[in-house]
Amino acid sequence: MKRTTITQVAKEAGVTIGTVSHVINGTAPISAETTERVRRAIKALNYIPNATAKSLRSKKNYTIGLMLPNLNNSFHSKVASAFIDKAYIEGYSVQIHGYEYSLERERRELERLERNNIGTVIIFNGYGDEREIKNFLQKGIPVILADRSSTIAQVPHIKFDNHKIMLDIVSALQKKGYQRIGFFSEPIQLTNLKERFQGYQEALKKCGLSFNPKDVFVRDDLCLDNLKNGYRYMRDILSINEKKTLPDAWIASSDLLAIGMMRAMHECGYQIPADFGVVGFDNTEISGYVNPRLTTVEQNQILLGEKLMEMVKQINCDKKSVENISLEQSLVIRESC
Amino acid sequence: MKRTTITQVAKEAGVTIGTVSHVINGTAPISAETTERVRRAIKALNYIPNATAKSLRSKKNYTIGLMLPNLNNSFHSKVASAFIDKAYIEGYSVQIHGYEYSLERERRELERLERNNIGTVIIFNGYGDEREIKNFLQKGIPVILADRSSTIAQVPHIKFDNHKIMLDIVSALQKKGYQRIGFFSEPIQLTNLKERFQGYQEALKKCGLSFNPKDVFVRDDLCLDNLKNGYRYMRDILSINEKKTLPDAWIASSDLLAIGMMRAMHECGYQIPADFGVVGFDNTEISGYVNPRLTTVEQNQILLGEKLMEMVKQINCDKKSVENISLEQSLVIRESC
DNA sequence: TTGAAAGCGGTACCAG
DNA sequence: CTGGTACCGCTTTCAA
Repeated sequence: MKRTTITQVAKEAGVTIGTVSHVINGTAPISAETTERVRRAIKALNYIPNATAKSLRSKKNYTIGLMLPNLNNSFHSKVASAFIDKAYIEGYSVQIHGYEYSLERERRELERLERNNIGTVIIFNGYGDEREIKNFLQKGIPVILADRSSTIAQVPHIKFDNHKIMLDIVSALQKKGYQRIGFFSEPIQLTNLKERFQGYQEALKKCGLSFNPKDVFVRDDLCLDNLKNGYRYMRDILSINEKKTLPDAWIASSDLLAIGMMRAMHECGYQIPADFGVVGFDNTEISGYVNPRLTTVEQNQILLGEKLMEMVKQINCDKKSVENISLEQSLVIRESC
Repeated sequence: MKRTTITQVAKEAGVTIGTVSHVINGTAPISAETTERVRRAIKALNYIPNATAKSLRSKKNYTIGLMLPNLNNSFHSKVASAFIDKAYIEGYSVQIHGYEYSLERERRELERLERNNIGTVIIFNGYGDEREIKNFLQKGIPVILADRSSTIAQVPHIKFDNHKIMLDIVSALQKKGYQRIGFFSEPIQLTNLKERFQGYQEALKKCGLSFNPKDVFVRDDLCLDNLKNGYRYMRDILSINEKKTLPDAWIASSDLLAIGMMRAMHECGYQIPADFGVVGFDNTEISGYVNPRLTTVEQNQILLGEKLMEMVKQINCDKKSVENISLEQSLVIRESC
């Protein structure tokens, strides 16, 4: 009924538990003969070591806590998928916690991670959690920030280069003849969006376009249900405003938002890219399969997942010299602008 | 540097560790005064109990292992997201393991779950793992099967009703005037697909249509990268065959497959729904935003996630009377047929 | 090369 | 009500 324990194996093999432990972990030279007997006992009893006990005693821990908003958009789910895949190869397990864009909930979940005795913590986006992060560091639990830059020393981050890409987008749009470029985005709280917003303003300036606060379209609900809320917001915008008072090109903060927008435009009788140009973000797979095919920013989610795993491995060895990583993004030009 | 332990709290409060444990868990009546002192000590030292140690001793365990192919399609990621959300509320944590549609890897991951001392195991799809499942049961670890029916007694499952829905689809298609209905699917190995395939054949019969093996389009690569591979396969099909030799309506085994197919048809100059009717599966959010909007089967992923959590709670109490659950699916008719 | 024993951080039982 | 203590399953000295 119960799991077999190291004690049972030891009894079966006629040795002490210490010896069993040594043959399993190779932590002491054990005679071939004894090793063989222990191996046989392990097989016979179908013994699988209890990682809980092991981690309690050894203080080592191969589970990673992954904090992210949720798995509802393909950006996060792709990264998570790639990360889990790598983690498997490296022998780590990953616990996923979703904070649903709520600061309070993020804090609670972080506490649960600590409770669960997690070995390494990865936080995607998030904000206002400096105290919790410092708490982890104090207790010797390494933290990595993802898709976000960090203000805390000792906490490495990995993110995309948001300045350069905004310039690429704006100048590409300008080259195509668009004159006014709108910024359509979920609330600009997370550092990656802040950077994009900054980059957007800088890019306008560099391209000789003027920044107009009226071209910034942000609504709170845009971070949840991207598709639906992007659609609704754009319908609202189009029903209230005349076309000529609006930007003629739009940079959306995600592909789903962009796709929702495009449907609203389509339903209101506008043509894309003739009436409005649209640029998405993420290059989710679907973006190449909608009509018109969406121009978007390629963010290599798989690469992000992989690099993240590399950082975890590094930070679990050195504990020190882990470099921040900035990943390139590139514009994938298709039909929507 | 280190985490504070119950011993430190006890010392700070001037009591023994047993007493601290009791005030935390309410396992014995402790005077208001002492309780207060302990509480203060906990606060002062920022003490968070170590769930690892707790679980080792108490044999209780609030982490759930979720085995699924991966998080790359929105069906699994939505369910996972909803499930994680519920788990949070109920105080559970969830470890996610992806087996990437590989039997060997599934087995390895299941072993890792056992090693990690998981409390409850949920397996999505999967096959050929009876031995491993029985092993869990033997060790007293409850297993729940999701999106799959089970042949093992004591192992409850939750899945969608695949027979009724296939009849709904086929008769709806027939009513619209389609004559030959194709079945476009990833390999028919998983029980949910088996049931759909069976349901498809039964439905044809009931509707007076004949089943033709040539109308079944299955390719191994279709379970990965649905969008791309659905697209490619359909391009291949259309380039090799004349339209009149093909079905005039298609039931795809997922929305992404359907969307990929539609793009291929579009590029080959065919109109949907005039030349071909297409029905998807999953009602992923995106399916209502593509052109033409996809007719599909609504599978309530959030409901599935929630019900799954309910099953976990039940199975952790009774250990016995957990009922199988069969969820309704419904056809969402939009523009693609 | 192996055995013996001390914990890791908790829980749970028994005394008092 | 509270203290004392054995013990969960394993790792890790220390001796022999």
